Amino acid sequence: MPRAKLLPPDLPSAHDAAIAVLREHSLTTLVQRELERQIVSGELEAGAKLNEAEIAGELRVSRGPVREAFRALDQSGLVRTEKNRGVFVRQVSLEEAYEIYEVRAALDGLIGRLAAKRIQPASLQRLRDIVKRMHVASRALDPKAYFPLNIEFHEVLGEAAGNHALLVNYQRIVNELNLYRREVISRSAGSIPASTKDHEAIVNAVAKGDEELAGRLLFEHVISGRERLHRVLHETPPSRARDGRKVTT
Amino acid sequence: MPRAKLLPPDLPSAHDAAIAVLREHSLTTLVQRELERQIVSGELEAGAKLNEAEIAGELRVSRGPVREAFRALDQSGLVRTEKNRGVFVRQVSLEEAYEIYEVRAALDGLIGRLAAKRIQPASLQRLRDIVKRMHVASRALDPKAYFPLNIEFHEVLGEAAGNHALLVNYQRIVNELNLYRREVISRSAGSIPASTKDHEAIVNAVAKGDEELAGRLLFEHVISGRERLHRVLHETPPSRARDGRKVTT
DNA sequence: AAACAAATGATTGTTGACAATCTACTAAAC
DNA sequence: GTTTAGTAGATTGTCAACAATCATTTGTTT
Repeated sequence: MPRAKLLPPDLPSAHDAAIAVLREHSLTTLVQRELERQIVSGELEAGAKLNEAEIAGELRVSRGPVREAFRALDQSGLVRTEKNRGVFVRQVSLEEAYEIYEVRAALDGLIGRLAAKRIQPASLQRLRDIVKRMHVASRALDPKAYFPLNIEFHEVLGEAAGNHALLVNYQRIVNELNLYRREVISRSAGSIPASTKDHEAIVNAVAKGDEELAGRLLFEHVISGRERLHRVLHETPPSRARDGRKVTT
Repeated sequence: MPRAKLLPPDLPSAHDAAIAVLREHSLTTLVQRELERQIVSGELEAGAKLNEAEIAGELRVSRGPVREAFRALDQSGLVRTEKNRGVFVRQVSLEEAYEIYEVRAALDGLIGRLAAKRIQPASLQRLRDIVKRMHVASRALDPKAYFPLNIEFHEVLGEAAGNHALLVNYQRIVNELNLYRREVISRSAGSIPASTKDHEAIVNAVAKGDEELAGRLLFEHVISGRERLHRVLHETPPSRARDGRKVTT
């Protein structure tokens, strides 16, 4: 049956959809999400300069919303801003990554305790499935397959903790860490089996409802991840120097 | 001796200073700081609407920098944005405060462990001084004097942990919590003595370098603070309903 | 040829104007 | 008297132009 044809002529549905999206989201938010996606996915690599006019052109918006999105991304740690020079995808130094790992360990410890207390059967099943797929990727020593599973595992666990404020802070931290880990992930194949064992033990502790154990295992899991990172980097030091974080604006 | 009088005529030094500030900081940053100050200090109370044009007028800037500052404040959790309706000083509900307290407990636990490991004599002395002043305010049951000391105590401890990433996340969390605590702080006089004892025990654990103990004491200190808050609120429930956090932009 | 200086081009910072949306008020209908 | 439609005003969302700053290149001097 034909669509009702009222006062305005029938426009392409793609256009209708775009209008609908704009009713709920500002251009700033859409730009912010898109840039966030590009940064997290690695499309924009660490240190890359973000040109306002260029991005505005590509996304077909003016510079206003782009600048607003920049401020939000800066605050969330994904870019850094240098006055009169521009914004750049943040580069996380080894020292910073080391610090951030500690914060993540604390948050993950809390996630473990809360998840052990509150997790639902459905989430537990998802975790078991993920671990099963991890074993496959582990036997193949395939980092490309393992990495997304790792992300998903901690994502599910974070949601199972049932604390929205915790989840928001956790994801911000993980995003920052991923800025760093991307470049060493390919060299970390050797640590996959150990990591898989960790995940299995964590799921068991959570399933038992052992808050203390789950919290401790997750804390140590993150810390040993940090140590692995540290070791890998000192076997083959990073190719280029990384700048500091000082921002003048 | 007279100042050098070169090409431009001698302008008021206040103006010169303003120029100097602008060389290093963008208007957006200055607006952001000023609004942050007003929100944290309580000059702008929770739920208050922030009118773009009004603020721009008061601070003598155009709406652009104000809007950019809004995006940063939104990301840091101090305001919430509703598309086409405006931005409001964030109201933290009881449920949210409860969640945030858990996150803070985890971060404070880490702060305790790290501070016990790394604290310098100077910082330790500052902590002892603060606790001494706390005892005075405690005997007088004077929340107005105690509150800033409490803030300062945890600030010094946070810095002593020697982890910049941790400190940044911690301060964001504490800022959010203060949005909530302000309205119950006046009713919490009764819990001051217990809180002071906590602080004293924490300083001793840090001084001994007992990481595990310091971490646990700080974790429990925050959790019992949460419980006190909870109890106070249920003796005399909050005066008005608080809205949710859902944001549509 | 190397180093400094000036000028040109590109990019960011800021502003004011216009368009879209919401809010509050008025008036008409039931 | 309450509700609903309509309208006027205020506020936010977006854009394009202007000003200030930075980067690069060109030209000059030693």
